Amino acid sequence: MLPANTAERMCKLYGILQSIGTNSEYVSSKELAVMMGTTDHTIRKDISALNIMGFTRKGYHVSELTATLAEALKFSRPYKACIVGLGRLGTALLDYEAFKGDGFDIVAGFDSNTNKIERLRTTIAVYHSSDLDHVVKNKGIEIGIIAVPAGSAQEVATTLVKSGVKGILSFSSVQLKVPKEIVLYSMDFTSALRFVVSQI
Amino acid sequence: MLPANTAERMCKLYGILQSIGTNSEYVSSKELAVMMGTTDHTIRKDISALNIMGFTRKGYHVSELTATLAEALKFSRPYKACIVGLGRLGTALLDYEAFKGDGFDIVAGFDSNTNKIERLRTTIAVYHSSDLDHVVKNKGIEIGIIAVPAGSAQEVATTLVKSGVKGILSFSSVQLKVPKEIVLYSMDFTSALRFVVSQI
DNA sequence: GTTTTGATGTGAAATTATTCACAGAAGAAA
DNA sequence: TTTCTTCTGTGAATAATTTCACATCAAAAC
Repeated sequence: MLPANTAERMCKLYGILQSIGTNSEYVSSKELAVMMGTTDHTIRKDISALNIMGFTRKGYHVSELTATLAEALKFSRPYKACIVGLGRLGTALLDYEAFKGDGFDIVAGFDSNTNKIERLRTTIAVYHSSDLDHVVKNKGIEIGIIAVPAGSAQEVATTLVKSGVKGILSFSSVQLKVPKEIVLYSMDFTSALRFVVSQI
Repeated sequence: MLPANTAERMCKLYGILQSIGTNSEYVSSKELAVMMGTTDHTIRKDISALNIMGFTRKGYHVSELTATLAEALKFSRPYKACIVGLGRLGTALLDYEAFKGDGFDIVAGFDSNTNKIERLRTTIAVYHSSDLDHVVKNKGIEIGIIAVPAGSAQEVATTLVKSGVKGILSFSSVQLKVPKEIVLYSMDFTSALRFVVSQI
């Protein structure tokens, strides 16, 4: 497997390549470095982990690089995901532009508040949390996005794992315990904000 | 300065210590490791960068460790922050529980849509984006949180920097260009989701 | 009082990640 | 054609980070 940091950078690179689209046929490591906020060394080193060749004085073939990256990062097919917790953050994610269309299918939302479920207007099906297990299994959802309050995050994570989810993106500040074969990535706003302060 | 990774972990550690509060007087590296999702080695190594001593067979004195961390991470005073972009994500952040009360003062919100500003119900003052520069300077805001669409993120960042902000937390997927003395931390949901997929 | 146990603290080793340096390739220019 | 220039590719050097191992300590148990 790709080194973790390389993979993380490549996920960002993938987004950048998509935004380049067909606007240019080639892109150099130097140009990519600017768009990525790294150095051209890093770009080339990262790409060297792929089985791909750039062209002298031209750079990399955008569509070829995109396709190779997609394969390396397993984006070759769309993944079904769900969002658990439809508070402000959860609903923000529900219609987050960037999630749409490309690589991910947000196929369900869950909340424990029945009123909230009824009030919500969205094109995505929403369910009560008690249906989590059932719906995840039925729809073959592979990724769970956790946007519930800290108190219920672990419970949700456990249910998601039991229902067959393979990866979890958590916005909760609590450390979730999941089996080691489950991919877990946490984004904690408060920690991030603290980090900014600490680096000032 | 603390190594970057250490600082990042410590920001999380700080939150955990706060949640322990006065529930227990001491906490061991092993216990912290579980709560952090790392190893006790790492915890001890990180703490060893501080000028603090644990107690044999007891662990670290919670309140002492908290205070020392707060100093090392510069949390000794609250920081004024603002949120630019009051779409779903921005408003979610506006009343994000965890930001409240502790270490941060979200003192302003900005949006370029006048109607939205008028409709919003919040205890935090909201302004039109054209007042960004003025308000940031006047209130002495040091941290900017960017939650605007990709297209305007760079412009907002530039304005924030010009207005005297020292740190930026960005939720935009575009790479922002800021002077190197400005602290920049980016959280990109789409990249994160992609990363989860890539690690499955 | 002595032994056992369960902690810390830290130098050293191992691992991982980044940066560098430069050979090689080929488009562009002369 | 020949030279100049600008790009890649990668092994090597460096740097950063994590992991380990174990000396040391003091509370707890006996």
